[in-house]
Amino acid sequence: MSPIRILIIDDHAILRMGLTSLLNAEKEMEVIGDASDGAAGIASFRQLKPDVVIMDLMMPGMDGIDTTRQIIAETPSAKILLLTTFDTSDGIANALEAGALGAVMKNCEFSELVAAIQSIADGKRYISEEIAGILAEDPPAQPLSHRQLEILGSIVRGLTDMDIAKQLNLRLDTVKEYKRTVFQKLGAANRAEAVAIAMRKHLLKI
Amino acid sequence: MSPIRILIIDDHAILRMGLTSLLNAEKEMEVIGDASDGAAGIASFRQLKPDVVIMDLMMPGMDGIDTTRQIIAETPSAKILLLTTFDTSDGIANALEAGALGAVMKNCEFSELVAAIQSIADGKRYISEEIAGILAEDPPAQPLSHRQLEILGSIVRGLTDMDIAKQLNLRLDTVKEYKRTVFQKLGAANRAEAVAIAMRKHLLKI
DNA sequence: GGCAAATCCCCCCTAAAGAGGGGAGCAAAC
DNA sequence: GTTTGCTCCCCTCTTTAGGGGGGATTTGCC
Repeated sequence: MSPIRILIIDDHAILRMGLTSLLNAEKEMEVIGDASDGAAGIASFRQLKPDVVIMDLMMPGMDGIDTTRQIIAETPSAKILLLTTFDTSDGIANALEAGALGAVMKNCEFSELVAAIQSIADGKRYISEEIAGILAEDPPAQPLSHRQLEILGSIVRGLTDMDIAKQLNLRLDTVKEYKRTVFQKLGAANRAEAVAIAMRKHLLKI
Repeated sequence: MSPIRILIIDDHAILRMGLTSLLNAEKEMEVIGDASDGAAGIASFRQLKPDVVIMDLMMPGMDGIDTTRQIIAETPSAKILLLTTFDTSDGIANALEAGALGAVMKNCEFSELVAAIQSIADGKRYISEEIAGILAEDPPAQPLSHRQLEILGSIVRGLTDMDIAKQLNLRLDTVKEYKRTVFQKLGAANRAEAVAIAMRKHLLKI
């Protein structure tokens, strides 16, 4: 039986090399390539056609969600396994919606990662218990529109409503209206809590 | 020449195993042990007396700063190398003050990690360029007192000044007074920005 | 001893925030 | 073809926030 051919997309060189070393020691697996960002990962995928992609969520440039979306758009049968440190559901839920087949935490045991890769390679979903717990306990926030994210970003930077209105060429009341919607969607009582939620869930690309 | 004996303290099993595999392939290095948290790391250090400790900063339970402090208190000659994802100076600066000999980012090249380990083993400091840049560009925030951190934590949780006063059994004006000091120390214009800074710099253990 | 810093309290003030109501156009979805 | 969501605007209202001043004690440090 030929080994599972694996592509690793992660911005940490040490993790890529370490994983390559560990996985190549498993005789039914073979790391055939790695990339340090989403764009390079997509190029590698096109060229190598791996059986399984191990994908980090948070990367500079194109993140794991957009990279997953792009790869699935080109190759709907692609088998993508998320490997993430996120402890909130938003990023994970979005990547699974984008078409990832499975997800495990970066702090899992190596044996679980191997099991996840094998499961994914067989075309079966694999969601680790820890991630299932996160998805269950921490329901993802309602999606924010572009304008709402813009308002939220301005709040995080410490701007007042008036500052935001001037910066975005809006009436003060309009800003207040957006703010109300944002607070309601995030379940925040005020801007301080909204900032905490936005940063904890990594809702803003900074 | 006997190899450099290394202890790895990091909560990610995959990184520990991967690093072990990579470093053991270097003939002048040998990973003699690893631990998944600070307490276990200190126990391993006492038993193994490694030449170099590779230490993660952010770990559940005892973090890298406290673990460094403890090891240095027992063994001032201990050689500790920080391996961190932090992009703000506070954690790194505190750990270096606590006695760590060097620091590199987790997204560095493996060759740089090897060079850092060799440098540290020789008793020479090693601060990567990226970390030197962070320390230079992003001066660490003025330290906050226990009470000030308590107030900041309440603000992050979305409490109003009145809520905080009731919760901590203080007068409203007292809370406002603390808040002013906290804002001034953080360089925040208002509570929203204070929350953003606190979370970006990981000032609160949550 | 002085000096800084942390802890706590009181007064004043204005600006900002937050919550409530209302409306309108316009697109995509169903 | 109605509904839903996004965009944008207007009004009123109370509460909160933020900045300024003043004071008090204690602790520890030089």
